[in-house]
Amino acid sequence: MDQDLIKKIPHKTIQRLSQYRRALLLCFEQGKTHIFSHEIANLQHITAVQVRRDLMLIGYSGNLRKGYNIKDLIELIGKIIDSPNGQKVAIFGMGNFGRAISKYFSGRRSKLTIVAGFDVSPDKVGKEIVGIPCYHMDKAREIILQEGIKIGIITVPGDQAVETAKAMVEAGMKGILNYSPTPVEVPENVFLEEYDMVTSLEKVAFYVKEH
Amino acid sequence: MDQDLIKKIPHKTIQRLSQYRRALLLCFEQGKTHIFSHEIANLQHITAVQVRRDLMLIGYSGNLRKGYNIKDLIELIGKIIDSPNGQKVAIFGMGNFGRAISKYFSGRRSKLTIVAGFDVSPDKVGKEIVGIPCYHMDKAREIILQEGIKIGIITVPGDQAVETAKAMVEAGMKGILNYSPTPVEVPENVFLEEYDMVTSLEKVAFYVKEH
DNA sequence: TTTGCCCTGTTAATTAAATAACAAATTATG
DNA sequence: CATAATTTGTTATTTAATTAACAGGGCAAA
Repeated sequence: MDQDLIKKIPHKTIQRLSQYRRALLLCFEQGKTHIFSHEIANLQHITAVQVRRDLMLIGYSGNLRKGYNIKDLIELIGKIIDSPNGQKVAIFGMGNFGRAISKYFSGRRSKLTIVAGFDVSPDKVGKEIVGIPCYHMDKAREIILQEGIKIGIITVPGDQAVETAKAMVEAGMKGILNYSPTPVEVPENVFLEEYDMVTSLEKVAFYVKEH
Repeated sequence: MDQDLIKKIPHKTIQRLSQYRRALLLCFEQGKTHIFSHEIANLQHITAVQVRRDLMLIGYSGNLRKGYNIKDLIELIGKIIDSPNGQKVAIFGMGNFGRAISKYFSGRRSKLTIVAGFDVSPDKVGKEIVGIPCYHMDKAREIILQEGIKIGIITVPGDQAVETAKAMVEAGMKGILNYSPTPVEVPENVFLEEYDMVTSLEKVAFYVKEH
């Protein structure tokens, strides 16, 4: 598929494609071969129109009577969002949060592999946590360069987030997912996604209050 | 402040108000009394215009020369997003993820208090985890009604999310934050927010791949 | 006093995203 | 064969959110 077209796919569509794929994988495992847009929609909180629009953007055509070929669609989504040889990921902060993420990914066949964890606590450094080797934060630069890790997840406490992000950028990382409550700065060429659980919970609380 | 006006505040603004407040609390602790919109903006990934627009929506007026009064602004944001008597929150699934959230909230003076955790694992039920009593999932309905809990966070594995959400709704919960990878269904009068770490990571990976 | 600067507050314009609308295609059915 | 029922693919419309533009106020310095 044309690279220029891929770049024009909206952020939200990219994220939905990832969701579609997971739902499709489940269907595929159940032996289903084809699926309609409204079936995909029903598996998520999405409308059938939205699904068809997203699939139009990636240039996939379904069968008018049978719907979409699940196997083909999974493959196409993979071609768009995955890297051919996979990508390595590192986690910064192996507390409960870091371990939760590691655990979630371990054993999952995926193009994304968590290959290293970093922490400062002596009872974690040097050990394997959920099958992932845990190194001291001081070793981060070395390991990142050595392994060619380009993606990192920040799960350190808020007061360490800024320095952690700085170190990550300096070691050449190109994508950062920041789960700490503190916003971090990155250069323009580094993709940053921040998610703060507290503000999200406060939002929920607000709308509960308002009925 | 007028209730009708509050309801018209965009979702994104609500979330930003929560962010502003946290940043403002830090400034306040440092002894600062006033702050300019561009200063607030610099603490987050937000523009000064956005800040002023958000504050306009909540009807707060700053001083032309000194900027915004930090104390007053913190109070006003509190009036909008907090409930006067606070709100209780329960966590469903006390694995690493559930514990991470509990730990994060414990000790934080806030109008949101996590008062109960639910799990099925015998080595968690009956114990206190980070100061939060952990009950068996079967007790959920009872505890929720007894304590009047209206907000719940789902951190159970994906295959249990749907039934968990169902139980939460049946027990009268009005707000659900679903961190499991499986979308759940709720009635219209229940506010639902879903966040999936895997799709977010895949999005980051996608944009890293595309430089 | 007057000029210039740097704020706020608000309206206008732009962009991004979701929704609606509908033509075209295909199969089943009478 | 014609009609009805579905479903896809695409364009048009609407809505939501962000960004730009700018009027107006107040202080400082000349």
